[in-house]
Amino acid sequence: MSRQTPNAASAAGSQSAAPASNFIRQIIDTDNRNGKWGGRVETRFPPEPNGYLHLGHAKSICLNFGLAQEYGGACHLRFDDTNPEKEEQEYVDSIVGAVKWLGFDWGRHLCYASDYFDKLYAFAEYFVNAGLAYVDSLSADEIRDYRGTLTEPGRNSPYRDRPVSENLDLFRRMRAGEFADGAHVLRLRIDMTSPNINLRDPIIYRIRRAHHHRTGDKWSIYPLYDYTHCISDALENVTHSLCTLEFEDHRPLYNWVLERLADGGLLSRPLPQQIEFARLNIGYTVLSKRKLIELVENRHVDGWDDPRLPTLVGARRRGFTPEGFRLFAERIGVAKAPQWIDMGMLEECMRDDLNQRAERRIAVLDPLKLIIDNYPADQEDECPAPNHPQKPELGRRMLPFSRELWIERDDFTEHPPKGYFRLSPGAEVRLRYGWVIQCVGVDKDAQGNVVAVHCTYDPDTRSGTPGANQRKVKGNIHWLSARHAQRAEVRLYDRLFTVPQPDAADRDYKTFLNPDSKKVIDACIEPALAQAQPEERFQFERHGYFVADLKDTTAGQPVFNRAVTLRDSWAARAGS
RNA sequence: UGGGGAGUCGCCAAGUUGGUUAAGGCACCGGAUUUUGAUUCCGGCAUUCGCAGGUUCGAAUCCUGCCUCCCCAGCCA
Repeated sequence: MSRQTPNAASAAGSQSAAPASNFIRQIIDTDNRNGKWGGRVETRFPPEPNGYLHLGHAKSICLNFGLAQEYGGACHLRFDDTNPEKEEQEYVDSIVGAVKWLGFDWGRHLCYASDYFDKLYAFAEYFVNAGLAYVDSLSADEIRDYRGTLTEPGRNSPYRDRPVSENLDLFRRMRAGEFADGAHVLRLRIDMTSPNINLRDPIIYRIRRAHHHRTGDKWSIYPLYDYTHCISDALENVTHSLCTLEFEDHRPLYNWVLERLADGGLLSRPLPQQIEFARLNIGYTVLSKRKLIELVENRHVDGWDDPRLPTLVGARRRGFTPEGFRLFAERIGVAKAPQWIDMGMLEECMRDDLNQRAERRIAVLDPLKLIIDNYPADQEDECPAPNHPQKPELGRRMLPFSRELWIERDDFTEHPPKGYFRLSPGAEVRLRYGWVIQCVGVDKDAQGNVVAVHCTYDPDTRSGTPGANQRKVKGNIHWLSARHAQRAEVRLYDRLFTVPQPDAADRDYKTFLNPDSKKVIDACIEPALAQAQPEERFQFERHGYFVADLKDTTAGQPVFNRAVTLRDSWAARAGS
């Protein structure tokens, strides 16, 4: 009835405004206004447990669960497990984990299509008895041939008019396992001349003497999607059944099955309504199952949870957040027009969320030695650094300071380009949370490479002391005391592909793999980072957001993955 | 000349019982604040709604014709 503010917006801390209007919300609002379901809203997310969930599923999950939440209803997690040869418990577990991770709760509605096998079978006998279904004994090839084409009508199967008793007998023997796979199928008797091919006597049961991950060897026949899905929705009292656009042509069949069952008194009205929306396409990646499998099996990535993959397990290891995903889903909206979203949109959502929650830390990824000539070698200091610039309540920690420091190699250059305000010979810069320094010289090796930078510091410019900020210095660079810094493996991830649409037709997407999508470096980290816990997320100042790897982080020895860089208007301008 | 869908700013997307200047987000461009070239803030950013006609005092919204793109011929989902 009345809508609640979706918590996607508030979770990410942005202004929680009223949800944007979209055609699905309008349908629900209309139904509610007409009292169709008495204000009840029940949706379902129905994956087949035959693979890992990805970004596209995240949209559907957020849509289904989000809408249910918003309208005070429920969303079922239902496994569409009607094709035993492709499905495995491993995938069920992974999907359960992914939906949970995204922050959604199906309550008591953890369902399986296989839970309805008995009922589905009973309904099928009803269809047979009502003369609405028959056993066809044509071969697969023959059935295809009889089906006709897109432009030509199909022809009736010679078995179409078998007497009910024979159909029933055959169907029961199919169930009993008397026939080999493919010997017979059960088909609905609708219309072989329908312009909609889905209505040309669709097959609803096939013989498949296969082991099912839940029902074991109980069944030798399995129902097909079109027959199973609508009935599952009805049995679960789903009100709005959301699916992607390619099922639009199936809607007449969805309705046909449910209407007949309702006419027969086996189902009550109102019947669930199928509503189709455009699937998500995202730039710089691929989402097709076939291609993802190929990437994993050919070792282009390090497994299904490789942080570069668009899988949800991958995104999680990458350091992406559930809140970021929910914000993303709300931002991209839902409609029926094809949706091509730039990866930058997802990344921006993650920054949005992470910026507010991730504590700041210092890491020097590409270290260059900096020596403060006028700072005594045996002296040390501590510089307080806030954990979050806008949230003093998150406290602060101390950064040890000494004569020799590590700074970022690209924070120094001998020949500064126009507009550069970091360190260069003679230039002044502030050491973040510390003092203003001036570059007085460099050490070079035999090849002429700079191996150390010499500076002097001004003791009167200490950060946080009165008058310290009077010295206007544009540059502000991060650093780590060489003596105190620790080392850690850091993985810098970037987009997997170099072009927005790697799988555009007539091209081999693999030729667009980004060779620099993963860089492993040995970085310097501040002492406070050494105890990072798996999945703990930080902003490495001036670099980006990083997460302690879920798998490879051990006590005292974290491994970090870069989720996303900070926006960098300097690099953007410099074109680097 | 099979059926089903879709076309509003670079990317999404509101707008649909026709009614002043076509929401908002992302991106982008300014400018302010800033010890992250980050964040935040403020401002700019479609005389135009796939195209062409028509109806009307008035159309993205109605009518006609056309163009483009997507989906469907698994005993997959």
